[in-house]
Amino acid sequence: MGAPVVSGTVVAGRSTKDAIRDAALQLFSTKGFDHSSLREVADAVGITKASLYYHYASKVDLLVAIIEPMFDEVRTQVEGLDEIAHTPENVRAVIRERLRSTLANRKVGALCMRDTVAIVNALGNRYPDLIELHHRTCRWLAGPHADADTLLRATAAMQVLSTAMMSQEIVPDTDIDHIEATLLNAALGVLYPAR
Amino acid sequence: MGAPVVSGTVVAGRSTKDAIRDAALQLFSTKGFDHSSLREVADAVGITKASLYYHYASKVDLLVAIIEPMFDEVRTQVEGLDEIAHTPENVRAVIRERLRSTLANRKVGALCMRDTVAIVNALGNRYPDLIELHHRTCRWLAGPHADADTLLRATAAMQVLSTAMMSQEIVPDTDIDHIEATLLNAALGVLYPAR
DNA sequence: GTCTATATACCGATAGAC
DNA sequence: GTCTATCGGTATATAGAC
Repeated sequence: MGAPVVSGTVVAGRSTKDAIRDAALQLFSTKGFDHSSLREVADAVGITKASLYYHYASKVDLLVAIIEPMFDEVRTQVEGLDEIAHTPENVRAVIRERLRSTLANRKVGALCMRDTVAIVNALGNRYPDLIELHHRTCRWLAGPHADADTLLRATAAMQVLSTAMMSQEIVPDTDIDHIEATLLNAALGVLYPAR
Repeated sequence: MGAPVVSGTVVAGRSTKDAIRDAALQLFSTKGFDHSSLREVADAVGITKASLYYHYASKVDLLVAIIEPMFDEVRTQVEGLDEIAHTPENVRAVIRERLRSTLANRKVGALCMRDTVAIVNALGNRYPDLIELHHRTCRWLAGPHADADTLLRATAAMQVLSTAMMSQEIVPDTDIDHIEATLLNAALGVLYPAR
């Protein structure tokens, strides 16, 4: 909206590019990726669609800007698993680390969880190994030479972690460390059943 | 494609209407609801888009035909919860029943899970209490006068059950009764933590 | 960097012949 | 019940002035 600009940064502290990304995340989260138009995103920011194209080359580029930081974080974590021995303490540490980044990126995570098909379709072959990264995490959690039952429980444990993305809606007045502790224990309980 | 028809039923045993529903489920599951066109559905069946409209009044009507049976099943289960005492045996029975219908409807369930935003948007106000039904289930599982921690664990337990929808991909050679037993115990473990 | 105006394409849905 | 043809709407994306 013609705000004063110094080398690409709005004086207020947030660039137009960032404002577009934030508005798009909000819109994609509520209406879905396919059902959100770039005109709506531009309206939310207070610019026109044509101006938006100055900052992002395409709708998919905008989506990538939103989710790439989280994907990179997950990728780094998963690729590091190869060097971590599968001990009970390390399993606990790995789950805790994933839980922390899930909580930190919960808004983007919820978008990916609730609009998976549309996003996967839009990204096409840009992240061909994304699902494989998730499977690798499950396989690492299950441990070497795990049987089918253990692999199923490892997948269920990962599902428990995804509860973190909805935690603000479910228990809004609970502090984040407590949520982390509860879900960590729950996931470990699924992975190592008492009975 | 002009197959002989007796009172709405193709002689082969499956009506065109059913074929459209099945093709749509397949297409919606892979490409998402918004990104799937009725032209593609019609092409998969071998008819034109106009013929499809003879069987279903709108794209949303087609979606409803796919998901309504599962929704009705869930609704019946949740509305019956009011009359069930919250005892450990009943909690186990309720989880088992939900697990069974989740497994029975896993293809439709996976569609709803992976394309939530688009489907909720398309349905609009047709099922205004759908999310509330899920919350009621979580609250019943947590029990009367439950604290925030228990409610969070009840939600996580429901997430464990959703693993059933992916079970065929994760452990394809495991029989369904074993999957049911494993996930039932996992969900109970989350709800009643040992530590 | 932002604008107006537009090219191009596909969508859901309908009309009407057969 | 299925078809061809088309309407009205909206989407992404671009051209070019300022």
